[in-house]
Amino acid sequence: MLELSPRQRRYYKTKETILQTAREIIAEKGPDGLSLRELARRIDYSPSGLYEYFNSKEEIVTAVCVEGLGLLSNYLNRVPADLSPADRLLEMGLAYLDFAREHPEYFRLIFASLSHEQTHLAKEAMNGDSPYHLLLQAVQAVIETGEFTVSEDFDLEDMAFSLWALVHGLAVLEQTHLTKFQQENPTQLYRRALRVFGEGLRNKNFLPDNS
Amino acid sequence: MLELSPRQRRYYKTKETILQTAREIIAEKGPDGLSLRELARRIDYSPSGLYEYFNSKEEIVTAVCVEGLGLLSNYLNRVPADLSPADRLLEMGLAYLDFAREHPEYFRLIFASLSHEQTHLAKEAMNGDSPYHLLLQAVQAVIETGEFTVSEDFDLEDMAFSLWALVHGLAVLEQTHLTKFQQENPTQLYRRALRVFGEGLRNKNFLPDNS
DNA sequence: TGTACATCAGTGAACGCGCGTTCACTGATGTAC
DNA sequence: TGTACATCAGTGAACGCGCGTTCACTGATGTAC
Repeated sequence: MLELSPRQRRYYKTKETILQTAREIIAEKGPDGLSLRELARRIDYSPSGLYEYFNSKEEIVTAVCVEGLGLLSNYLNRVPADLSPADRLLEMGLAYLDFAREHPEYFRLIFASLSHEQTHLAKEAMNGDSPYHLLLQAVQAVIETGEFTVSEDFDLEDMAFSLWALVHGLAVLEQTHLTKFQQENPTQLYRRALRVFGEGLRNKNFLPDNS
Repeated sequence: MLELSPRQRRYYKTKETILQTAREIIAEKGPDGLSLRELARRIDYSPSGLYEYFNSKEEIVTAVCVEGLGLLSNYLNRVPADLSPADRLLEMGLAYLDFAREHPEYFRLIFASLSHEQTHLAKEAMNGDSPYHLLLQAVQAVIETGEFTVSEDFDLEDMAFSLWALVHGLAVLEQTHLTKFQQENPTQLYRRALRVFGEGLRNKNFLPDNS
């Protein structure tokens, strides 16, 4: 357990405040709406003061992004381990949707970053203990139960990608201001959509492709 | 057939050039990366010249957006009408994905706009002869075949939204620079993912929700 | 066909703005003896 | 405990930049007679 001097404590606290405020602005105006000068204004700093803590705007954005990926992993890991693999996978999908709803700023930022050509962040998102890795493991566990089968045509990664896409699409549509999602609690819809997909996977005899 | 004077022809042609260039910039730098000054630079105009054709930047963006929605409708309408309703729905999903791949600038802009609070564009996207309407009709046709059933728990609109979400998620993930999509032709994956979902819908006996 | 005039398409300079970053600085906090 | 000095956290002014929009203007195109 390392001891922090009061000065260090203050330092990390301010750093945290900066990131937190960055998140707020991103939540309001989107990833492109973040500006250092506004950030400084909100925490009553001069713009140059921020450079005591970060070397550039990009560094702040990257820090928020990495935080976000970590939090997403937390959401996914929070799903109880004692569920059946299939139920676990379903709950992980719902956790993803919770994350997107409760932290739209992280959600949008992560995907804005992945869409840019900054490959290093994309790699961070896809490797090691990343959210995508957790998904792959959960899908693998489901396949090992034998209830669903993979083939050359639709392998583990295809299955993971399809599920990711379904859940991601639901998350994006929820954030779009469409009437459908304004009123009702969408969790029931999500549950059913995921279950429909699961039922489809259970059926091993896909019609042959007619293309 | 209305006759256009040379002057009018020139006028509409320039207007078209402006919109086309706006699309190019959006394709390169995203919706927020569009600037009138750069647009003017590219077509060798002074920035003020653009105001002969549009009253504001927003008007240009809106025009591009509406164009995009129209083109998306075209893509969906291009699907042959003589297919079985289920196949037609599947092909419409693939058409949506084609649209996203072939016109990422329209695709991104439309959804950026829907995410903003500009309700009037959202309504434009959801009403009348809109893409969403075409989807609803196709789903309705499938339901009428009796091969799939809707219930109070999962009605026509839920089914349409789920399918939209799946296809939209696939489109978004494809545009994210993830390795999976870099190499292979993703259409096969899309076909199978949609078929999986379709198989799930065919199965009318969902497990009861355990929530 | 020619002339007089109106409309039009496009220019160039200027407006006020907010931005990211740099730099010399100052007063407060911490350290050594 | 007090003093001398070093480090640190934050300031304020300035840099150069690109932006959307306005406005008075000009030369070219079209129209009327």
